[in-house]
Amino acid sequence: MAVTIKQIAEVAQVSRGTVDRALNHRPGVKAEVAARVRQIADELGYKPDMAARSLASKRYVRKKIGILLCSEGNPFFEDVLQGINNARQELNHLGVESEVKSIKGFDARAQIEKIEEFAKEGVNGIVLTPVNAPEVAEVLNGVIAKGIQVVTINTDISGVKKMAYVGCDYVTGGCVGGELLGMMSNGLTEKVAIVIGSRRVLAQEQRLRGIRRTLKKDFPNITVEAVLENEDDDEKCYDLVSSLLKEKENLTGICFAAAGVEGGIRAVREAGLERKLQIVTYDLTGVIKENMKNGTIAATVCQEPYQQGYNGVDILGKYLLSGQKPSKAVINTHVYIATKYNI
Amino acid sequence: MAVTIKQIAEVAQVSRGTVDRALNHRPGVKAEVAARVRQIADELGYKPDMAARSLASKRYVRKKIGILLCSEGNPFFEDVLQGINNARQELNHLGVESEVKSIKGFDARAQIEKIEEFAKEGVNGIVLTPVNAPEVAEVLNGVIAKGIQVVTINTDISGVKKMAYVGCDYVTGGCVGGELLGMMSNGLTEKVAIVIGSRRVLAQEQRLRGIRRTLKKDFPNITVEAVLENEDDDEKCYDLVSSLLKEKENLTGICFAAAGVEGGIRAVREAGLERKLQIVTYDLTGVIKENMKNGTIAATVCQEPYQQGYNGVDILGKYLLSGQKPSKAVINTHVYIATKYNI
DNA sequence: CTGAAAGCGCTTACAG
DNA sequence: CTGAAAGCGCTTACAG
Repeated sequence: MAVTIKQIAEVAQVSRGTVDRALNHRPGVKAEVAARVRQIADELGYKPDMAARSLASKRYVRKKIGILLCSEGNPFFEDVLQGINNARQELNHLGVESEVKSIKGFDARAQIEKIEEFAKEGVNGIVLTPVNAPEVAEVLNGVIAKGIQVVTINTDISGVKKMAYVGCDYVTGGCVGGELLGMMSNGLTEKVAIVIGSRRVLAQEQRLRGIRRTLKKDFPNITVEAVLENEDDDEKCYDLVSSLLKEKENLTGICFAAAGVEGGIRAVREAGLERKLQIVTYDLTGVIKENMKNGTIAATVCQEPYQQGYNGVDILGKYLLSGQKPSKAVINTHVYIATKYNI
Repeated sequence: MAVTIKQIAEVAQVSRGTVDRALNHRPGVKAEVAARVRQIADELGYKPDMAARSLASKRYVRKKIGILLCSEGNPFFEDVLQGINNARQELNHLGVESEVKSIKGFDARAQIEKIEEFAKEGVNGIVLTPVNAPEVAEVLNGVIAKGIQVVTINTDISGVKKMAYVGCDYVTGGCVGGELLGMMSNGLTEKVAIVIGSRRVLAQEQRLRGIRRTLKKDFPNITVEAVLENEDDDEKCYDLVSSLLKEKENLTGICFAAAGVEGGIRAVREAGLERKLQIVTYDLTGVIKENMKNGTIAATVCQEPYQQGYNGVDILGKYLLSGQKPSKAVINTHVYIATKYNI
């Protein structure tokens, strides 16, 4: 059997209440006593029983987590939300409540508003996909100063003293996309275009950098003919790709590194090039699955959206329950390649 | 707050003990009472509190799980074991003990011996990588008849009334490997060889089938020049590949679909072909990582070994704790592609 | 600063 | 067949 607080109390000749206070660094214990108790706990190899802890805590405070996503109308977030909801359910059993709010697009003002709503509701922590803007950073640092913990998921923000970021390394994601283009070239001379949402978004910029770096370093036979910015919009993407295909007749591949894939694929299909162009995308939405199955998209680079949602919420919940922060502040989700056979 | 046993007891006008007995199908409750209690629990949306349950159970029986792997000297199982150990630790906290035994290779006799040891030790369930042999199936069905639950991981066995199998679909894994070869061909005429361990191993046979099916269906430009069986042995693999490369000078790629990769790569390197052949492997061992980094291996097909270990043990533990079987008897782990940038 | 005690939700030996 | 009660390991309001 595992070591319990009761055994520590016996060895240390104090009450179980005092052991609890000492071990959890709660106020009201003489420093020497606290030190002795902790020493004994250490020697005995004490590990708190989370089940008992959460059960006991149920009588008193209920912790609450606010979750804020830029997910409205973005199918990528379906899997993220699934992970979030599973973590929420488990935490709810352990006595941690939660609420999800969402906004459309990466709108700093709308995001700040929601953050302040959460603060007013008295949440103990916030999990969010931050808009990478200084105003947002300022507001987040404000709530952190009030003792509200912050965890970022999927995309990060600079200048914020957050507890953790859970998401992929976008440069790595870019490298993998570049490598896919390279692998598919089989050493032949190729001409490709890269479609991103916007260079203003850090993750997009990093992804683009990764793609270019890998092509340059490992696949000099491939040249990047164009980099288009579609603002994550299907119609804009359709227009851009349509023009591109007229302009560059000898194009051999396109890498869609952002949303708007549906529009882009439509343009490719109208040009009758769906079997001739090598197409690589990012993530695994319904449109992408469909077009992998019919052979239009060769492969897609994924980033474990479910894990981003699940782990982000879980980390914050566990911290609220146990005071234990994750061992690393950056938790990278895996980047991996999917094809029609393994979606 | 969630619904508790106490609330159900109040509504049903019985004691909490009776509610517990009814809900968990324990003996000693009049059938009508039990039915009414369950009905009420259902209506109220009752979900048992696992934390409280495990805490309470601690006073009484301790459950025990036996874990049996064919992992001796096989680096693939390192990640599986990591998952197993994490699940073990969590379950230990919830009052479920466990023990790991391992054997070398897929030796039916050795495996049967260990299974019987576990049975004698009085385990409540066994998680194992079964040797797919009728003798083993018979022994497993014997322990299952005694009330010991069985979960298979990584590889399955036919004719056994097991609770679940956690592992990849090997045909799918084969398809993905075939698709990789295809993608890399860029439509050119290619000649490849496939190296497997043995056709006698079901998983190997399935993987081979997947590779061939995909090549035939989607990439008629690729012909399979040879299928070699290396018995998962590095030296045998070295010899086979060495001869192969002398014989077939126009080979363009090799797919290593089993262990023995180190020997095979050595042969490729001695022939000076490490930059010319497209090489695809399975799983992510140290040797494979190394050779992806240096560009010898283009990509590898992975199957989530950590999850296989973690989920296999977790499912059995949760069943022992709650009586709840997994919703599906076959839990497929994802098949995905890794390259040097995302290992 | 410290201890004694209640109680979180559940399970089971015991008594009837 | 059923109920009353103890206790799993922990936390905290209360009393001193």
